[in-house]
Amino acid sequence: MTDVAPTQSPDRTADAAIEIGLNAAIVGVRAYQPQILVVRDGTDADWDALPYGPFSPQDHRTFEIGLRRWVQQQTGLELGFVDQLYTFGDRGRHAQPGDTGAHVVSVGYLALAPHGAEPDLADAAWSRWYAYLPWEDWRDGEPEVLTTEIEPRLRRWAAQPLRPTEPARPLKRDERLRICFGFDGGGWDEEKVLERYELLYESGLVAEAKRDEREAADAWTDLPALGRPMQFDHRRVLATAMGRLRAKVKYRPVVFELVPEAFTLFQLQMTVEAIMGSHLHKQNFRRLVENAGLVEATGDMTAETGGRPAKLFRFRREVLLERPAPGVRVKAGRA
Amino acid sequence: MTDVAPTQSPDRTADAAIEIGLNAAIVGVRAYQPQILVVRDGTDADWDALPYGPFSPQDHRTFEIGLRRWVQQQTGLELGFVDQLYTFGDRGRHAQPGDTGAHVVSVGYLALAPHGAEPDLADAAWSRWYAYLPWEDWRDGEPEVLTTEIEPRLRRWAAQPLRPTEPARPLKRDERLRICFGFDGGGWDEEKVLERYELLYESGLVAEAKRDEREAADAWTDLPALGRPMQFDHRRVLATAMGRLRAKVKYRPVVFELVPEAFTLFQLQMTVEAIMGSHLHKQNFRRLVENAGLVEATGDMTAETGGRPAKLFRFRREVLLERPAPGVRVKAGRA
DNA sequence: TCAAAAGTGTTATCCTTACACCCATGT
DNA sequence: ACATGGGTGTAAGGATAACACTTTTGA
Repeated sequence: MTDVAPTQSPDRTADAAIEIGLNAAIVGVRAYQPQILVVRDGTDADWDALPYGPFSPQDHRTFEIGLRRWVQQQTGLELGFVDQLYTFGDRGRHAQPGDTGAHVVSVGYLALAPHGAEPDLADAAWSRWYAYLPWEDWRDGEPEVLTTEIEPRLRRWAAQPLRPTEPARPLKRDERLRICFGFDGGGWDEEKVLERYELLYESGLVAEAKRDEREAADAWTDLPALGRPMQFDHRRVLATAMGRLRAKVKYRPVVFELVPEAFTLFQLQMTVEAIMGSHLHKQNFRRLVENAGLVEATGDMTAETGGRPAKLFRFRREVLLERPAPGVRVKAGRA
Repeated sequence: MTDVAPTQSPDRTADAAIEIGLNAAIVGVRAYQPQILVVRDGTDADWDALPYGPFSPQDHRTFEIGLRRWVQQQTGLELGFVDQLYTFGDRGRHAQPGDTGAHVVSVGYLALAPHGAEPDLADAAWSRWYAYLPWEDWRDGEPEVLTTEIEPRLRRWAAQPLRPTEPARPLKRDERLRICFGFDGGGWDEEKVLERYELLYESGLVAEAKRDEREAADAWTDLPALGRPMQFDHRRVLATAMGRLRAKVKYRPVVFELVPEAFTLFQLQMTVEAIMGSHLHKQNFRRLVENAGLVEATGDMTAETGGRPAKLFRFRREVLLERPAPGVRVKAGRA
């Protein structure tokens, strides 16, 4: 075991250049549409990219401090909640035609921009996150792209024989479709965003699969417009971020960073719906957040929402001391 | 924004050596005691270390493949469930007296060793994980170390004024104690393993804090034996792994990797209790796993458990297709 | 006979889900 | 008048937690 002894220098890392970068999926909500901060620099077929920053250990003590710093410096945004998502180290994830083979490890982060915050930057801008993953927005019913494009193509893919190079999996293709996309009465789980994206990638239905010259891509289907693609594996990072945020909303009071200081319950509900991508039962939502102790009335009212004037509420901080995992425990899917 | 444009080479990473390593918290259960695979190489005051392997991009396509490979080669263990935990990049985390300042980023993993698997290796061995985090085992009631050592010292720490260099936090020290350790009727949340370890580190009560020469350490208290320390930040990785596994058990059928192919419900329960560190209500546990559809009777019986012979069960794979998040949804804390 | 573990049955309570219905405002 | 959102009440059903009690084995 001398080879894995921790005091040994891991010298095998020296024979290839390794770079470490930070990728941030910065999320805000404007007009009840979740937005993601993207960079458009005109290269790479105009595909958008997530903000990318180098990690420089001598400047910043931790990843998170470094991330907050460069986001602040480059965009003026003061981030709220920040959460490490995943570290992506796949060989060739930054591979480009004619590349030298330098290997980049990137640490993906989810970050929330406080309500109302605007980036002051020319080539970075908010962009609707459902533009990249349109099958995730069920607020106007089942997304059309799912029934017209995704379902028939995925069913064809499931009917195809496995490629010989394909690794053995515990589940068959059609079982995976049932679990991830809810085909055949499987039910839609709004948290499985990453699993869905990866299945679309694996089946070659997503533009990035063709770009990466995967065996499956384009061999058996022409590519429809399944969401706007992104550079590198940034759409995978975005999918990870969306899944994580949807899960987190249920047991941490993170929504309140995406909402003004004072809000009506309906505004709060629409913000949650924007994130979850589905509608919630109004009365149950109100009871839920109220007797979970998440909010308290400010005493003020507002008439700006149309209809009867509404009470304004604020986040009730004391809930952090009262419950181990305070959050909006919604079961998505109601109307 | 040119500085953060993704197509630019992140050249600021070049001016310090960066190494990437993989750290694995490999968990098995023997005789209803969770075990962790540790390396003892005699250096560094005989502190144990987690198995550590270099990441070599040209040998392995992904982190996980690389991890499985070197664990297999070095220990003969064929890992089951593998989950990325967190990427630790703190400056100085590998700092040693007289160090050159090389910076190591380590990607921490949780891995499960299938039931019965034994490492065939001289200087790596199973070691009880509660030896490192003894306050996490409530199976014999509240751990003594909590009442005799931890609680009084943490209360003294909470009463001390904040150090001037300390960053502002949303919660006061005594509020954090209530949340993490359940003081003053806060209740014990078995998933907050990492939060508890980090609080002990921050308050200087853990040997690693003194080693790292934190300001707080030893300035106001002498160190008791608060669990066995580990090299580098490996105990933090272990705490992360324990918290993650405790959470995961509830919504993924991971326990079944730690249990023989056929098992009695009581054996399953004791395995879950070993992980959660607390006792469960027997009848409710049985009903829970049975009508969650997690198990099915094999038809056989065993008399080896003492007492009345018990039915043997096996994991019911079909549950993966039936429920979005199948797991042992226990609420810990019952007797 | 007793201890230990396997099982069965029941009850009270809470939470979720789903309906039904009324209130206040702007157009 | 009516559309829109605000707000209250309640009833059915299911899941959970906590008890009590019987059965079958080995020592």
